[in-house]
Amino acid sequence: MSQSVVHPAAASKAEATRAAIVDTAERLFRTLGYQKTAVADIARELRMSPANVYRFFPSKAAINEAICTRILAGLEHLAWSIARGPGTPRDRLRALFRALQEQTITLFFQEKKMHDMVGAAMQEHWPVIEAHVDAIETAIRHILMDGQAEGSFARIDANQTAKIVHTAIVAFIHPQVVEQCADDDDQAALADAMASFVLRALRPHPDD
Amino acid sequence: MSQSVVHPAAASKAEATRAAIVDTAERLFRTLGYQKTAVADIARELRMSPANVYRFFPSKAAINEAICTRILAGLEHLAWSIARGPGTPRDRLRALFRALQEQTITLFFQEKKMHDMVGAAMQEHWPVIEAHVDAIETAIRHILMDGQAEGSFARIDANQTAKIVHTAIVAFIHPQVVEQCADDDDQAALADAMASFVLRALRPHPDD
DNA sequence: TGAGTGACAGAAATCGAAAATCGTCATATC
DNA sequence: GATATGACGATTTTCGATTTCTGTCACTCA
Repeated sequence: MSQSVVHPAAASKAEATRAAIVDTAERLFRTLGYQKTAVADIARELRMSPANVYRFFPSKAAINEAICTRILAGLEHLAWSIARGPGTPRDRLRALFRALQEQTITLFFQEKKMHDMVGAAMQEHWPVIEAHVDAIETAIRHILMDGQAEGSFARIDANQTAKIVHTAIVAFIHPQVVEQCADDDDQAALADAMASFVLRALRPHPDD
Repeated sequence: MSQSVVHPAAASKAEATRAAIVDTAERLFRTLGYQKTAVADIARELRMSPANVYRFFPSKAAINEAICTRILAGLEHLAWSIARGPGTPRDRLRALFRALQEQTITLFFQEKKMHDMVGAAMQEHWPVIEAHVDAIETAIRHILMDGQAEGSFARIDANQTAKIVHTAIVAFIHPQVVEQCADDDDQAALADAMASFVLRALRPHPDD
């Protein structure tokens, strides 16, 4: 049972076509929204038939997933760079909250169609969301463990605490909640106050 | 400019009719949902014309608001009774989180139509929601101040902290979020862990 | 043989007309 | 005068017909 041998030039042609599909989809999703963009629209822009798109993606849902993955990847990279960046763990945690809150509200205000798609992804449990939650909690856990290593955070279970911390900031990062509070001018300040509060919980205590 | 003199018997007849409208609306909302229940449906059950309903409520939205107020009043009374009840402030806060989480998920599983209405009320900023948020934060603040008075909670700003604590539990009490996580068996445990975490933040610290 | 497509069935979305709903007001009744 | 309603216009929702979309497959072509 040998695997089929893919010609290198063909593979790179297929990759280019796949990338073109993703790029086109992303552009159309930004303007029309993912629901209003048909696979035929994507194909038309690329001067190919819709059936050809299905040679690269098993379904339209897979295209949606790919675009949503792109959006969230930006956020995950930002979170990870903050988590591993300079500064004390305390400062990093605060910066992380601020960045997550800011990116979420910015997506809502500046890319409503993408914001709506991420919201739907969460609501409908698209696979990319579970990965996203993992990535954010990994970033939080990394900061927690750094804080524990340097003695500024209590030595409590880092896995569970990352999950709790993530849960505590749902109000600032969950698309539908953020949309509902979008008119409040003080969300950024509240996120910062939440960071201070969480840092109170994290610091070592004589009774620990 | 004398105020109109309302006959006592007439006032009590009007109150009874108003109450009958509310009771009927509540019953129909539970089975049909608030959107599918027409004012004419309510009137028909009471053998009156729809125009008569408008003598008691200025709009259908006002009826929706009245029913939503009833639901949330139950939750607010529960919160308040826990806040003022027996037990240490620490135990009370934990009991409050548990009760709020449990009531929210129960409403979803057992009264889906009512749950949906509360969710819409939050999303659309019905006036009753602001009052509800105030009531919950008042209950939290009461516990915080009791804890501060007895020395088990740090002396930090009780108003702001009540708001932060409330925000930290949005994941357990916000209808749309709760609905999205309804399949997770460990939400109750996570709410309890959140209580422990919040209590860590609240306890006095030598550096305070 | 790999790349690409036209044709197609079943499902979902859209459309425009009809029906229902909301809220108001003139009127009726006790 | 207080209580109640029929009639009505504007708006919203529903419904069945039509169109569009998703995904598949047999087929073509270089």
